[in-house]
Amino acid sequence: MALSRTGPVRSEAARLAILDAAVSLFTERGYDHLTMEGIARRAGVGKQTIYRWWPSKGDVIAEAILEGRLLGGRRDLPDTGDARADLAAWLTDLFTLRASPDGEGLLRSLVAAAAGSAETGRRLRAEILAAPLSHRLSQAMGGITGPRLDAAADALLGAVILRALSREDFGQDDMLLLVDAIVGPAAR
Amino acid sequence: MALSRTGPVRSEAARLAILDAAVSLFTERGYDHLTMEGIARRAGVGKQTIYRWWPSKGDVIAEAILEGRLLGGRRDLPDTGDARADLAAWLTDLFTLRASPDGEGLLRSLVAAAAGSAETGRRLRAEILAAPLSHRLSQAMGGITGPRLDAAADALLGAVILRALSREDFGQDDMLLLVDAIVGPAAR
Amino acid sequence: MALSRTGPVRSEAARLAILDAAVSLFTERGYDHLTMEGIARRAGVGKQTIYRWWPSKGDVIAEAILEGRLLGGRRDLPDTGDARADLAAWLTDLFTLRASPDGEGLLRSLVAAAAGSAETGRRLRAEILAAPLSHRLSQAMGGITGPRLDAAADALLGAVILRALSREDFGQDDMLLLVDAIVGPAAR
Amino acid sequence: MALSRTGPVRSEAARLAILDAAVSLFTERGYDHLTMEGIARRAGVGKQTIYRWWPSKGDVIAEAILEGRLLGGRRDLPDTGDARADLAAWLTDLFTLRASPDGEGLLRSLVAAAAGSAETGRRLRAEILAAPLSHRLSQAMGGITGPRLDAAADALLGAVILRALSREDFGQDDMLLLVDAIVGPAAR
DNA sequence: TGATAATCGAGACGGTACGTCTAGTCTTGGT
DNA sequence: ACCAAGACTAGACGTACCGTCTCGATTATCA
Repeated sequence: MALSRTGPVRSEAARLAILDAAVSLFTERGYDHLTMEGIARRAGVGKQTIYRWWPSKGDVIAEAILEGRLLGGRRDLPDTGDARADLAAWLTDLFTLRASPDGEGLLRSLVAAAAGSAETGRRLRAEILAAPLSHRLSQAMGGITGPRLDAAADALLGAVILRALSREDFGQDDMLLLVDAIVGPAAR
Repeated sequence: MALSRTGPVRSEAARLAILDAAVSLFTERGYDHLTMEGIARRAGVGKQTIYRWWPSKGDVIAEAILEGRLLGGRRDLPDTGDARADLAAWLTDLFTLRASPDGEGLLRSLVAAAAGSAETGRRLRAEILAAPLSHRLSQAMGGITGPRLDAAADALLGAVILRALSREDFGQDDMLLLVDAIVGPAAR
Repeated sequence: MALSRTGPVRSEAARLAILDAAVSLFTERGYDHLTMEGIARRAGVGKQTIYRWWPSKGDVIAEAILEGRLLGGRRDLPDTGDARADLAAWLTDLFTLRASPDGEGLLRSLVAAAAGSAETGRRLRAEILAAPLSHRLSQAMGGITGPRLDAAADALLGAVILRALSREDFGQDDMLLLVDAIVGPAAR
Repeated sequence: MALSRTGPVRSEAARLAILDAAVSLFTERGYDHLTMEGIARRAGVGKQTIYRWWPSKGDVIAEAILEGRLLGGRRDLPDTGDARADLAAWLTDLFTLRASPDGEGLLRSLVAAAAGSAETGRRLRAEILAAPLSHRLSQAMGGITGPRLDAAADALLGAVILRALSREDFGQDDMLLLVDAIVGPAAR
């Protein structure tokens, strides 16, 4: 016998309002200033409605990212034919991206989210960033797949993350050097 | 002639008590659960004494790391003659390290600290992890230096950071593959 | 139609716990040692719950007094038929009253509260002390009312306050003289 | 044999700077906002220099008042020949006086000081306010002295204090009524 | 004429309380 | 059962003062 349930079903309007609010607050003030209270206020939603569906602010953000609300089309790499240049451009864009015009680096905020939320961490590598990167990288490296490709993708993305954390400035040239260090040898 | 000031001098005992407290709380509960209030309580110190010398908990931790209180000897790489194996072993150790027996990964906590504190971020790459790594890595790569070496070191360390954030398990073999992806071609 | 609001309603249990705590701390240690933090601790209540309903400790005490928790029956004057003696006895009692067995004078603490809190100041004269006094005083002075009565009541109560502030000792005889100075002439 | 002492003697400059600072801060912000730290800062003096000579801020203020720095000539009553009007005018002035142009009532601040400091309390009645009042009052009441005069003075001054605490407005007419209530009967 | 000792400005120290903010839970009334 | 609203306990935030202490420099008196 199936378990039956009565009452209204989850409100899609509330879900969207919450994700919208979370995204706009994240881009305005960064992950550390993001609060459940603030999301609820801006979304015009009771706090309980958030806690009912997400265990933490990290998971709200994880879902928002997953739906492409934070990075939009930026997850996809350009394809100009020059794989080396495409990769460097994409990495530079990721590195340079600000959450808001005068705000924190978006990548750094993303790392903060990943450090605090298992779900975001999982997705950061598996779906959000590493996955789109992998595809183009595979082409550049002669169609390799498997652990060898994963290592290269992790190395590229990880280096940019580490550099974002270091607060130093890196430009297009540095990224090209980075791409060469990982892709170059295989391409030579 | 410099302006001189008289009066009591900074208490070294208080400084040490604060760093000790910060380190023990960090290893017990991780960076996110670390609080100024908690540090002051455990150190037996007024909160103002912390704020007088450090702007944030991130900077307290940064100083503790800098003095080797968090990583101890682990910052130095082994030297068995087999550079490839040494690097993989060191990375695996870093990846595996727990803050406490049942605790969070120490590397992940370190990344959280770096994401929140500019000072820790700067040092994470410049002094704490990348620097010791660079030396051994240079040997393994035929004595190269400069941006090419930096790129390799960032790639190696960054990959491990990204993998730590992803919460997946990686073992010695994966690290060896990683080392090969970056060092290998040059070493071959 | 009035704007309606839904949601949880103010907790009467919390309100009472706060007033109880405030009163017991006030009588134990006096107004200057009374703290919001201490009230919250003893009441087993979050600080925010106090700040939500009262702007300052003075207003908490004002409400406690208004509900008769601090002076109890002492606000009412005795009626033995001898108005002169009744008034003197009441004033002496007020003057002599300690907040706790070994504590500060309660009247002095009350004055401190009134000096610091507009609400308490207002009520000290209007409701708490002067009002009960006025009634009996009117009888003693041949049923007068209005500004003339107010002046007499203020003079009587004010004199006792001033004497409490002076830390000198005054006894029943002094109070009788005081009553005579204000009521006497009219009663003679 | 007398105990001998060597070393520099108390600095009069420091004493004056402290009293000046205390007075100016008192008149600017009132007794409750007066702090030892603030006095020291404004006076350009070490905190210890204050604590060496005065046990509390109340005692600093008490000394300042005693030297006429707070009330100046206002402690003396006018003498126009009309004692009744002189008394009312003096009381009104006392009641109306602001600590600063836009500040708290000075009398209320004085009462706060008296409630908190035994020394100030003692002097408020004995020397500062009641004493000057007594002289003129004695004339107005036919030269009486002793407890009867004290009662009248306490009643007059006390009434004004109580009214200041109540935050209500009282004008010249009210004060005249008050004077009549206490002086009048005897003068009739 | 030193040595001695109390003074001074400055400010670090261990604490307590401030008033605000957020976490996560619970309660109410409405849909 | 869900929702918006928001009160509840709990506790951290960063700041302001408390009263004590330590520091080095500066006087005065006494040996």
